[in-house]
Amino acid sequence: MFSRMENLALLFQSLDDQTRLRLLALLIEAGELCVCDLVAVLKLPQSTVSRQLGILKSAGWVQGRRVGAWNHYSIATSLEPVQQFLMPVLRNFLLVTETAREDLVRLRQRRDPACCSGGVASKKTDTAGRAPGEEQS
Amino acid sequence: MFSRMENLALLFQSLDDQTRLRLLALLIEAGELCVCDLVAVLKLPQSTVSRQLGILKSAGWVQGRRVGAWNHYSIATSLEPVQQFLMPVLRNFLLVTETAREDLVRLRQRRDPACCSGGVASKKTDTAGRAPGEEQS
DNA sequence: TGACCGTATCCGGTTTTCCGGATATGTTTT
DNA sequence: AAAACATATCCGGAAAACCGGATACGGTCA
Repeated sequence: MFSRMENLALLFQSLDDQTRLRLLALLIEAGELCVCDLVAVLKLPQSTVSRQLGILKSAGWVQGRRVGAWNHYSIATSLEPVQQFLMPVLRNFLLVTETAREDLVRLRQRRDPACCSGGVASKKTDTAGRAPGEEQS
Repeated sequence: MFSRMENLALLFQSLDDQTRLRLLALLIEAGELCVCDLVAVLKLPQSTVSRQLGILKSAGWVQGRRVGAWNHYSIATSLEPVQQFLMPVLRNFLLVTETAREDLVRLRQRRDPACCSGGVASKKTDTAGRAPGEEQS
């Protein structure tokens, strides 16, 4: 898939937008999030977030999981080799960014009164799903 | 320099163009080349090549060395940490590309009747300066 | 010094990207 | 079934990127 130079250029192009990088940072750190969460955290129009998620998806970075009306996005389980090489770079240099930090804070603040299922999994009840999880900085 | 997410986006943007990737591949493999060589190998207008080299330079990927009228470009000796992480990715996935291979072939064919100094160094005479040099892959 | 050469920059026009409101589709809830 | 919600896509218009000829600025050579 990424054996042609043209496709490599497209791969990098999928990372050249700040909104897309913010989305990737959130998904890398938080695991799985639905669109409504991302819209709230990024404070951007829903159409914008959805469109950028679509770009990330068609580039193979993320995958969507339909849960009723909601769509939960996460980092794709099977990344192409190039992307596997790239992922540590993103981890190391994206997550330390001030913007990413602020987004993460806003996500944690929002977790409980969440729109969809309040957290990672399918627990419907508001049993305070926010497990602090692993944010090893 | 690349501690802000905005700058990371710009860094990836500097890699989202096929011409720039071709230039990087050539410089990674060949070490140092002058603009006239690159123009001949890429078979693109001189203004295009020069402009893209300027973009790569301002992104910190390459550096120019003035030798008389010629300008010899090479991979920057001191890359930023992100770029050092990225360089192996470029090596592994860029150089195996068909386009890069073809460019390399065209470069080698051209080496002797070169426009500037026929090769890497500053030897002015046509003493067949083309020392294969170090392309440790 | 004057005629070339190598390179960078300028300029205009074309193509691509991006944005966000509006709309369409499907889901849940009442 | 109707209302409310979640999401994706559509649709102009604005902003940015790209291209390549033309030009400007040296440097070289006769």
